Amino acid sequence: MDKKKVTFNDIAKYTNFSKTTISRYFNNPDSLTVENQDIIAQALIDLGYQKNKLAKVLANGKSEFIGIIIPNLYLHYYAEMLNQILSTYKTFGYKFLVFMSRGNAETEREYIQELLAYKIEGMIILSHAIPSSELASYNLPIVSIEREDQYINSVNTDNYMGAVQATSLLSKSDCDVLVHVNSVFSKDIPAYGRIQGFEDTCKENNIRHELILRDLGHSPQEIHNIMAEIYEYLNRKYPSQRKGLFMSTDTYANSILNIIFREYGSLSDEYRIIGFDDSPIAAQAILPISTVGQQIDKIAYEAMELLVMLMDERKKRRPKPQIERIHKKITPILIRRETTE
Amino acid sequence: MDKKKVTFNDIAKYTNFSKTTISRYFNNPDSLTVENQDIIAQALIDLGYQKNKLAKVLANGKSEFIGIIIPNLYLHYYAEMLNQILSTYKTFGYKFLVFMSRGNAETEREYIQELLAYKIEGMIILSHAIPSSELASYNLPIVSIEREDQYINSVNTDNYMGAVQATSLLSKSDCDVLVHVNSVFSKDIPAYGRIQGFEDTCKENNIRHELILRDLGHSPQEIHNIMAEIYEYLNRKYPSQRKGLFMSTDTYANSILNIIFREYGSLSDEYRIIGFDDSPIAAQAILPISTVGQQIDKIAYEAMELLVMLMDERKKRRPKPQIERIHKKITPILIRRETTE
DNA sequence: TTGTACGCGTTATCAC
DNA sequence: GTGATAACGCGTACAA
Repeated sequence: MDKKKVTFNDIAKYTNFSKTTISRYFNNPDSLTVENQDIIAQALIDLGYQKNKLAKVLANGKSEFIGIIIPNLYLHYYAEMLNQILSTYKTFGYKFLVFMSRGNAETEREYIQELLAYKIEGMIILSHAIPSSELASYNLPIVSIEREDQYINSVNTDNYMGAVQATSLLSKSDCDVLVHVNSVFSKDIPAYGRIQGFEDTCKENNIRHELILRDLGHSPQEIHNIMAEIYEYLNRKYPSQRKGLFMSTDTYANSILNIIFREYGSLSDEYRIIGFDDSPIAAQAILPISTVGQQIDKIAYEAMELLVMLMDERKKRRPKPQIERIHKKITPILIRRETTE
Repeated sequence: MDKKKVTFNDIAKYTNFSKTTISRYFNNPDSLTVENQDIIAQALIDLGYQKNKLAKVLANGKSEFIGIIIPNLYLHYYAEMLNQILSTYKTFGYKFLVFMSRGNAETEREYIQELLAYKIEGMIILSHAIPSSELASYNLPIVSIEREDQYINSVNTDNYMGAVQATSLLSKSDCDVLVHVNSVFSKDIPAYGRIQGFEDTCKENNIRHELILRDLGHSPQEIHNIMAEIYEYLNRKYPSQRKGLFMSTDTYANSILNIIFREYGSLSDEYRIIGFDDSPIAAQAILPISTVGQQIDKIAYEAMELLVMLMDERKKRRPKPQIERIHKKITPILIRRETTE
C-alpha cells in the first residue's frame, strides 16, 4: 500500500535538493538546469508523487475554485447552462464547487458560507432567492445569470430583443391578434423584457394584441389543464381569427400545440405558435416549434470571462475597486420551424 | 475593507484564550464552559471571523470533497442524476467537485489527477471512457452509476427487470409481434440487460419478436430519419399486424410516435409503444408515452450511502480492505400511459 | 477545563 | 541556480 503520501521533503531528500528547488521545478522549471529537471522528474516517478493543491492554496491563497449556486437541474435551461460553465474548465482552469438551492434563501446563505470557507475566488449565481444587494455585500467577484442583478455583475439574454424577434415573426404570418402568455414575476427579472418587447412591438406596429399573465402551473398535468383553459378562452374570444401565440417557454408552447393537434390532427390554421428557449421539446414536438434560442454556450463563456477578469484584477498588488456594475446582454437567435409557417 | 482575514490567533488574542481553545470551541464546544463559549461567540462576531476549511483539511486530512465525473448534461438522465446527487449535501455534508468529460479517456485521466490533487475522499463515476480496472487502481473509494463496473462498486438500474416489465405490458395488449429497438453496445454495460430481459421474456412466453440493434442517430433530425426507416420496415414486414414497440429511450419512442401520429392523426391501432427513462418528453409527448421509470433519486441516494460507507471505513484506524465489489440494483417502475392502451 | 508545541504540504523571502 | 527559514490557518498529542 502506498498509504504514506510523498511530499516535497521526500523528493528533496531523494534527490539531494531542497524543498525550494522542488517547488521551483513545478512553478518555474526554467530556473533549473535541464539535467536537474530530469533528475527530479525521475524522482517523481520513482516515488509516485501526487500533488497536493490544498497545501498550495493555503500557501499562496489561490484556490482556483469558483462557486456555483443553481436552482435546479430538471429545467433544461439550467442543466445546459451548468453544462456550458463546466465546459470552460479547459479554457480557464477553474474548478467548480456546485450547490443546488431549491429557492430557499436561508439554505442559500449556508451554501455561500460553505463556499467562502473553501476560499472560492468567485461565484456564479443563477438562483434568485437572495437579493443582489446582499450578494454584493460579500465583497467577492460575482457574476449572475438571468436574475435580478442591480448590485452585481451579470450576463443575460437580451430578452427584449428576443421578444421583438418573436413578435415580428408572428406579425408576418397574417395574424389577426397576437397573444403573449407568461407567468407573473417582478419587473427587475431580466425575463420581464419579453413582456415589454412584445408590447412595444405590437404598439409600434398597431397590432391587436393581448397579454395573458397568470400562474401557468408546474406539473405537466397542471400545465396541460391551464393551457386547455387558455385555448378555450382564445377560441371564444377570437373565433375564426388567426391567433399568433408567443409562449414564454417551449414547454407551454408544446402543451398548447398538443391540445390543438389532438383536436385537428394538425396545427389548425387559426393558430401560429412560437416558444422561447429552444429546449429539446421544441425540436421533438409533434410539429417542430419555432422558438427563440438563448445562446447558452455564449452566455456561459461570457460570464466566465467576466468573472475571470474580476478575479484577476483582485490578484493584483493594487486592485482597483470596481465602480460600475457590468451587465452584458447576449442576443438570442430566432429559430423558425413549422409552427409559424 | 476587511481584507486581512481573521484567524484563530486573532480570536485567541482578543479573548485571552489560546488557539487550541478556539479550535475546541468549533470541534468540541462541550469542553468549554458556557460562559467562555459566549465570549468566543461574541468575539467571532466582533472580529468577523470566517472559517477556512482548506487549512482544516490540511491539518486533519478530511476534505469532505467528492469528485464527480459525468459525460454530459444535455441528456436529461445525467442532469437529473447530478441533481439528485447534489441534493444529498443536506444529508451527508459532502461537497461536490464536478467535471464533465465528453467521453475522452485522456481528458478524464487529467480530471482525476486534478481531483486527487484536491484530496477528494471518494468519487462517483458516470462516464465510461476509462475501464473499471484502471479506476480501481486509484485505490480510492469509487461508486459507479450505470456503466461497466467489474472492478468497482456500483449502483445501477435493474435493466433486466425493467425490460421484463415493459415486454410483459406490451404482451398484454394483444400484439402480434414485439420489437425491441436499441443501439449497439457492449455486453458489460448494465443497459444490456434490457436486451436480455426482452428476449428472455419473449422466449419464455413464446412471443413472436424481433430485435433491431443499430445506430439510432444523435441529432433530432438523424433520429427522425432512422425512426422513419424503421417504421417503413415494420409496416412492410408486418402489415396489418399489431406491433408492440419497446424503444430503448423515450426520445426514440417519441420520435416514432410522432411519425405515426402525423400520418393518422392518432396512434394507429396497429402500434403499441413503450419507452425507457421516464424523461420529460414521455409525459409531454402528443400522446403521453408509457415508459420504464428509473428511480434516479433512489439510485443517487444509494450511491452516496455506499460511498459514504466506504469512505468512513477508510477513516478508521485499522480499515478493512474491501474484498468484494458491491453492486446494487434498483428496480425501475413501470409507468402506464396512453401508448399501451 | 485550558495551554504548549509541533505537524499538515506548499509557497515566499531572503540570502548565497 | 540553489537553499534556509518563515509563513499559510488549523488540528492534536501531550502536558498542566
